[in-house]
Amino acid sequence: MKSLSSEMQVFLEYIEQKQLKLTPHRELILETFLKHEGHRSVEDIYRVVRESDPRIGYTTVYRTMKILLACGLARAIDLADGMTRYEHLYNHEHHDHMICMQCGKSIEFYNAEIESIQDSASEQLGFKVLDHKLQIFGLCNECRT
Amino acid sequence: MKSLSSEMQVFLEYIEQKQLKLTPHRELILETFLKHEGHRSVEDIYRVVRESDPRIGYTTVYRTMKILLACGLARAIDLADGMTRYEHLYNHEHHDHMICMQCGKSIEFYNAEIESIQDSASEQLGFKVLDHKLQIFGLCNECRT
DNA sequence: CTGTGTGCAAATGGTTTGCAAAAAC
DNA sequence: GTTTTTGCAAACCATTTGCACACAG
Repeated sequence: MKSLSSEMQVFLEYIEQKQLKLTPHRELILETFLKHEGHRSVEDIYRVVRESDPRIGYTTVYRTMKILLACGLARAIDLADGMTRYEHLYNHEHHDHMICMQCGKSIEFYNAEIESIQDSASEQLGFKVLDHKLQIFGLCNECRT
Repeated sequence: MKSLSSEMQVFLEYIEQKQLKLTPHRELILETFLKHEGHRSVEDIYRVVRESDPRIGYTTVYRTMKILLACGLARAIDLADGMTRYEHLYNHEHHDHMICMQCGKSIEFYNAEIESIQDSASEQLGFKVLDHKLQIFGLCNECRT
């Protein structure tokens, strides 16, 4: 028997809690999203999903991505290119982004020290940290010359 | 004689370099922007500017804010409320934002340690840091119960 | 004059919504 | 049969752009 991925379990739980249904469309969008790493726009996802089922509409992708955000499977990121992009969140290490201002490439990185200092600095100000986004803008290895 | 603010000097320099002109409209928008602290949307600025000169159009505010961004007098921030907001950059301490997910309030903070670790961590990855944005999402003192 | 700046209205483009038909249960 | 989901088209809304006019050198 085939075992469900833990992401799918999270999804099913959320869907039940919210009294939503697991439809083939939602399932396909989730699978497609999980299958690809990186920073993907709604249009990216829409294009790939369409290869499996051309009857799926743009709107459904938008609506499903909202569900994935709400249940913690996706994270919205803004790479300053005019549209919201999504990346996996659940079961993935938290990380931040360095964005090259010349070529537009974005590099993921993680630094435990930064994370812990953020938490303690916020606590000192009475702020309870739930999430954060750090974007570092500059020039990547190839572009800095 | 009245001395120019250093911000105005930066503006004049940039304007000359780009062969633009110092028009009354641009000057008024800059003054208005400088006069108010905080995170202000184009509409905020437009409303205030209109009190001094109702003939100024929305478009001009947009176009002038672009100039202010380009010459380093303003910084664009995204407080996730659907529109771009601007705050002073020149002659102001760099800072980051904590955004309360309940009441929407944003708190500015600065932590030197975070700054320096960001730089060194990025350097290690061959990335030249030019700017960064850090947003911490959570609950502020009042909202955390 | 010549060229830049400006206001208005219209266009743009990512995202959301209204609604009737389709699918799920 | 009742309720949720979906696709399409239209609406939205912040921002940008086209264009004719205003204004400065």
